[in-house]
Amino acid sequence: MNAADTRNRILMTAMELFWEKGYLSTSVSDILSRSQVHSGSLYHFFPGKQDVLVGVLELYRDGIDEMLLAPNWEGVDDPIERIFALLAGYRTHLIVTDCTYGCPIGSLALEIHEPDPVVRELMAANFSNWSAAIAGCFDAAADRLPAGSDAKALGEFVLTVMEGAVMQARTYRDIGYFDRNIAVLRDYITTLLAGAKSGSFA
Amino acid sequence: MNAADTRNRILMTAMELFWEKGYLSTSVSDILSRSQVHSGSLYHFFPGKQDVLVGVLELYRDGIDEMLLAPNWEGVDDPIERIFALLAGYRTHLIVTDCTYGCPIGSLALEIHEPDPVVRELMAANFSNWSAAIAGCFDAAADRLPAGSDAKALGEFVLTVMEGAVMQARTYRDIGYFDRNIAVLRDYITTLLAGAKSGSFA
DNA sequence: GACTTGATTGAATACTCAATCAAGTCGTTC
DNA sequence: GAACGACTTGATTGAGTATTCAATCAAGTC
Repeated sequence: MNAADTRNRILMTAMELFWEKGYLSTSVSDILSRSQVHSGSLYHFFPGKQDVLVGVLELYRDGIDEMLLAPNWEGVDDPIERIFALLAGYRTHLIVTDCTYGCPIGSLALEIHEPDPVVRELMAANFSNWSAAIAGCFDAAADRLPAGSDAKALGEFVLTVMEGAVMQARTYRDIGYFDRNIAVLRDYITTLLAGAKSGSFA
Repeated sequence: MNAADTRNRILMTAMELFWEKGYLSTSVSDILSRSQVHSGSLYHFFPGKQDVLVGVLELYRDGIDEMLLAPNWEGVDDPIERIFALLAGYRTHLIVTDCTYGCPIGSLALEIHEPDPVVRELMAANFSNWSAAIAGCFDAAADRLPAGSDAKALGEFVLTVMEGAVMQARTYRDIGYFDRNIAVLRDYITTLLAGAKSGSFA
């Protein structure tokens, strides 16, 4: 096994573990035993545990298109439906994990109370990429939205609703909380599309 | 100092620390040194660290009216404005903490990945109390909302928006993310009040 | 004034943690 | 084939962790 493989295996394993158990509850030994890598190797590639986290956050940041958007948007052309297709992807994650799933970035954002600036900015960059992708959908549907609609703010709002809906479904272990939240969001977006005299919140 | 005082001081201190540093990052020693209580005393009242958390969650659950709602709703009678008054309270917390504030329940919900059932149900109960309070506002304004509006779902949605908005403001260290999210929420609620043919998402 | 109860003390325990280090292996280059 | 540097091994370190426990204390109660 070459060096790049080792580094990559560490990162993929850490990505899994941080998602399953969170960053704080994942020990370096956890990463070592699951990845079958020895501690010296890990510390050869990464100065410390936090640098592994940085690597994972960079993977998320650089992989949003291929890992997240492309799979969920395949065969979905309408920009508004793309928004709900992405949300449906999160719903699927919740279902297959018995409502144990949590958004990895959101979990980290609330788990780490005093983040290193590098870590915090990477979490923010991940949020920005996500909401920018949604804002792109709203931009693509700008002609169907009220004039002056703020696509950026709407993208951030959809991110907010996803995070909150996932948080509640996970806490209650009940997908109903996710579904109701998304239904309310759809109601709102429907009123926007219906051309209600709205969208002037910017 | 009597026993009730000691127990209470432990809980108040733990509440502070869990909010500042999170549950996992708060050590029992942290609680002991700040509360000036000795370890034996703590373990006399609480079987273990998790039971301190349970006590704190019970304090939140039982104190929502006096600690959260009453202060924010003083002098605010309109039920819809009460919703935004409560959200404004969270905005104030963000401002005075330089956007470091996090909702204590939301943070715990995402921080603890495999919660004990007792803990998870207490977090859920806290969410339920919060969104039920908001649902009560929507109920009180039912005559101004579209017929068939689902007050419970709307209450959960407002909780979602609060949690997501706080999460983003905290991650970006920028109150603008909170304000934009709340502005979108207000836009939505405004369209509901304007009697748009909506609210039929239930 | 003997006895009980509950609260308190703080040292000791058993354990986990991130991180280190010296000794090795391997491939590449001259 | 020698020399070099990148990588690997895994035992070890030492600080920090939650928790336990025997002993002490204060305040009742009969």
